[in-house]
Amino acid sequence: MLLDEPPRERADAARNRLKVLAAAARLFREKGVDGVSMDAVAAEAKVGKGTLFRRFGDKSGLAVALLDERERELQEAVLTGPPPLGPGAPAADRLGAFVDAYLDHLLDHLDLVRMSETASPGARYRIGSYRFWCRHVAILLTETRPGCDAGPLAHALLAPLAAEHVTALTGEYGRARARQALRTLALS
Amino acid sequence: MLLDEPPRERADAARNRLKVLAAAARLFREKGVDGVSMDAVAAEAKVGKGTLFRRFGDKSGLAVALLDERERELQEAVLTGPPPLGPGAPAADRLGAFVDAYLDHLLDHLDLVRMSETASPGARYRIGSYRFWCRHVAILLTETRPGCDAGPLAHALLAPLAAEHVTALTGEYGRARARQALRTLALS
DNA sequence: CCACAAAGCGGACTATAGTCCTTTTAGGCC
DNA sequence: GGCCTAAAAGGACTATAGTCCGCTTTGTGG
Repeated sequence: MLLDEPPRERADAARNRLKVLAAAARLFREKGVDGVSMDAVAAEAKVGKGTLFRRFGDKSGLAVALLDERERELQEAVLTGPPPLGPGAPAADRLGAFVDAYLDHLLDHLDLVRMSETASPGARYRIGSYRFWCRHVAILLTETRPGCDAGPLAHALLAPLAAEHVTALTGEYGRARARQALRTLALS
Repeated sequence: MLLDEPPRERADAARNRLKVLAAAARLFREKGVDGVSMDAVAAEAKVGKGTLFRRFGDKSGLAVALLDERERELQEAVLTGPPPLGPGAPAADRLGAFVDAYLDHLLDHLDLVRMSETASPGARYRIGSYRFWCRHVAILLTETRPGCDAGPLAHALLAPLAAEHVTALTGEYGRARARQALRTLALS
């Protein structure tokens, strides 16, 4: 049997996708993620609202699309990059490195990630990359805590890395203490 | 110097507060928390929208008011109730008992708590009871993990107890495994 | 009992996410 | 090139949270 090819993206669709991503990036940079409405993005991209929502589903989908490239880099570093983040180091070291690297990424794009996680209820747990991190952490946990129930424990360990929680935590204690607490929790 | 008394609540205000709470409780029971709009609550209570928002601030404030009594009970059990939840037991036992008791409470009112935590961004971290749990957990942590930075660590331990996270966790793994994972994290 | 200031009330108004349906357009086929 | 179908576009429409401000009620002091 043949794999049926995914139907090619139509030319107008591709054009508009790029227009929207460029417009969104520009507006978010200028006015901050929270100060930009979907209407504003559509207007800036010179595209109808329907088009915007058809393509990205909702606000969180737009954020995910904007974060996509950066997130891929991090995923590749984890899968095939140098230790301790990539394979080759002891699991505990990899876990610590993951927390550090994820926090770096998160703190660089805090508002955007928060939008991707909170735009709709439960959004965080449906994002593809969350699933990826979950599996990664679960695999490491089977080594650092043999016999534990790695699936739910991985979820629980990722919970304090949610954008909204990290925002609150760093706001109250600063980045250094927040980072240390998150590492401690993962490694204890 | 005298403590200046807080000005007494006016009769009409008290009447309306009770009408709103009763109406909200009724509607939430009948249609589910997510199926009820603030307009509907105002209409059911026969009160203007302005009154509703003036009194409760926002949707999360209404949820907090409805949860208030139940939450007080739990707080009292922690402060003055019998061990292991209350004082007298070793800190580790109290921490485990707290996780169990909080989960019982949470699972009984999952939708309402989720509304109280997610109606506005950062709502969870502003609720009075969250502050209370945070302090409680921090105090226990200074005993179970001497020398740790208890403040941020307590926050991080509470993160996986957020209603939205527990909803996702129990949905994927069921209550027993979710509970076990949360206990494990707190006690390790 | 009355006047009056302050607290409270209510609903029209705004802002914004997300839906629906009609019209337009791309691009394969003759 | 002209036709035809399915995808895509667009923008009016809905639902809902939250704001604002002129009107009403309370309760207090004369």
